[in-house]
Amino acid sequence: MTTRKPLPPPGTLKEVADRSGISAATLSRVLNHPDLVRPELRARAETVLAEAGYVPHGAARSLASRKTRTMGAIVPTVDSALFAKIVDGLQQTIQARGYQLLFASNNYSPAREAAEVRALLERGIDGLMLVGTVRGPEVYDMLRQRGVPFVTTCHYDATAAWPTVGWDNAAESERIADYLLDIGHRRFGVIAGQAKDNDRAAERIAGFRRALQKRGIALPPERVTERPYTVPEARHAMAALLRLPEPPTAVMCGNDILAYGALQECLWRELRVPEQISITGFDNIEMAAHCRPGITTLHVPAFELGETAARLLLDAQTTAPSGPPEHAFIELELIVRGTTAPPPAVERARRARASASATSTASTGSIVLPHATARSAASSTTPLHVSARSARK
Amino acid sequence: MTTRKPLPPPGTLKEVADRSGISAATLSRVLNHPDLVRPELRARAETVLAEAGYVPHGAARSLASRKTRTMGAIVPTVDSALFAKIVDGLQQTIQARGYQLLFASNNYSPAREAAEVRALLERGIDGLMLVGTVRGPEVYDMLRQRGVPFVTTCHYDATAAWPTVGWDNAAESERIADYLLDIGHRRFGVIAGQAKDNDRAAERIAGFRRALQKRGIALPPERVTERPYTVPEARHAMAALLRLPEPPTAVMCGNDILAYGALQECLWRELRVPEQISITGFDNIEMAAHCRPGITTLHVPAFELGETAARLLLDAQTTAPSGPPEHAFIELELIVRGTTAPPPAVERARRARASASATSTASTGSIVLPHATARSAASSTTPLHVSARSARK
DNA sequence: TTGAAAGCGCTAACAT
DNA sequence: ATGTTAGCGCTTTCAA
Repeated sequence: MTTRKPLPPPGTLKEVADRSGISAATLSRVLNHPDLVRPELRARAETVLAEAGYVPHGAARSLASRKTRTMGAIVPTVDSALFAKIVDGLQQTIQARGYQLLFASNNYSPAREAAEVRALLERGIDGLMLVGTVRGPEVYDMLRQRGVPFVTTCHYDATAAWPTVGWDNAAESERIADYLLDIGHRRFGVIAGQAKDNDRAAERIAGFRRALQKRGIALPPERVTERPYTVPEARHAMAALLRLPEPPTAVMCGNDILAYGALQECLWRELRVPEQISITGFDNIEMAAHCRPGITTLHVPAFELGETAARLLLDAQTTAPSGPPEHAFIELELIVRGTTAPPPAVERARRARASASATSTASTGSIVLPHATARSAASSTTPLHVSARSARK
Repeated sequence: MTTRKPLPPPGTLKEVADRSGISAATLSRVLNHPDLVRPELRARAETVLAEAGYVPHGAARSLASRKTRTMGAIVPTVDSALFAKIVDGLQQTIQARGYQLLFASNNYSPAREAAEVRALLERGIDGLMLVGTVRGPEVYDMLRQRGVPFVTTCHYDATAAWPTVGWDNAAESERIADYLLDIGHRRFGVIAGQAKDNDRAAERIAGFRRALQKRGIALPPERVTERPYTVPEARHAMAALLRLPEPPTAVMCGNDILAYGALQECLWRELRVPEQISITGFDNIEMAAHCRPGITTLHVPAFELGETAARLLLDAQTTAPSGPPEHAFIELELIVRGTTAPPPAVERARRARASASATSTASTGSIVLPHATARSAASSTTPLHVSARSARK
């Protein structure tokens, strides 16, 4: 009740200096380069500062030192399990090193992103994390002009003049196609993200198509749709695919949200997944492991990606830009769960063969995986003890 | 190739002034108070500034003007659909008004929060959004000393000396209890969030218990567990409840993630939900509508909460703190979906009565809702056309 | 209405 | 090792 409004205003370094008899310069040194001050004086200065409850003035500090101890991050949206985790990883890592995070999102608009870069640059940042590749050269010019280190994420480009941290979306998408082809699928559908202004979505479509072409399989336009990353949109898309005269036996979705929506639509229509139709996702958000059936997807280590981006940015603070940029290639893991299986025809044939031969071991779910990194189907479904492991983070 | 490194360094206002013959003071006025400058000169100044590609220096600006055009937000975690949406709403709203967002998370640690408040204050913010009530008075002191307006969210306290935007967690939890009691449940379990350092979790337990007490029903300790907000934790908790000699017929969960985990555990054990056991959530994150069965929960308008917090903070920039703080009370809506129904015994009795009487209309899911705001069960489950509506945002 | 000049609070050369 | 001093780039009195 008594300590209400009349708290003293925050004191300045100079005030503390005058009151204590220690110069502002020394006080400043104690704060910024403690090793330059004799231990005894340093100790006294620290006491004085603490007793005064001194809080530095960031703007003054930045103006004089040309550093802000602030990193920027711009993502399409934070309302996404993937980007939220990336931001989380970035934020925790820089915070541990005394940096704050200036954050912005733009809902996949390059124009808004450009404005945000400008705004953050103006506000002052020592480094910046961006997502993807869709932006004009003026953005990179602004960054270079101000000399602010930056990384682009969720893609990998060893030829880029700046650090990238991510993976090859087209190649990863090819892996999904190859896996589906290997287990016997020949008629595919695609529910992708909106490729305009989203290089990841575009690359994933392109990679999938390329893999099919290599095996001489067509992907006609009516089997490819682009949708916002929402469950209802995916349901509509899946409904449309199922309305085709010859519906696909496998549907590749641009991410796990779309896959989840596609799955729900199938279940709602009482299609059996994966017996009648297979579905794949991308990202391995938590829901992909916990829904029923679990979604076959590629695991993106999002938190670690954020950490890596932070590390590159932090390193750039001390190291002069010598030599080529450091790129971080992130391995994705194909996680096979319950939404994928051989198509009905192949499965029928297999069953026929099996009953004809003597060996009637009912190995219902065993699948040949094309890549060494793929986990087995058994280790990633929903029994309790396995789910628990995935929460170790 | 040519425009590589040698981009000119960013120019200062003074340089532009010297080059153009317009004084720095006037240029500054054009930027900050355009109406104080004669239109002709203003036009010329704007041209000059644009041609120079002038970008203001935020730190210098803040130092001179004592404003940062930056808001702070500190939440427990951004890896949560709820807080992500809140941050999104806040960020979009302040960005539209030319403000940037300094963002931090602390994983429910008040100590880390205090450090973050200090760090943000130091970096310079014009306003701050916090979550909940668990923090020491020194945090409020820092804020008041620096004169930085702030709001606390996700709770409502009309007696607080600063603005709050949220709801009464205990009262809302009572609503859930009343609803479950009204449809006939008498034996309850609770899977709550960890109440230590989380006032929302604590209040929800307290409210639930209070509602039961009012009807003379006990809630013994072995039926209440506190868990981190993860699916596997909730599954363990539900497994433990089901192991009790007399398992609950209804389980209130601290949020939708816990409810989802509890639900999955039941389904995994082939318990029928809601016929054999009822489950409720809190928040109404998207998954609650899209899983099967849909989760009965309270709808928290998270994006709007963020917008409201932003509005209060923005208002505080211009208005002097006159009179009592403005509080925003947020109405939550009880959304009844497929995870709740009368308990087995009550249902059996109802069936018996129904078959005894002549009227055999099989009204399987119709429930008397205790509150006017509750939606009907029919309007919030998973058929496609309804799901689409919920994505209108 | 415009310009000159005085800081905003701090850091980093420069002296000592 | 410590103190003195000159800015950092801008906004805002204050005069004209």
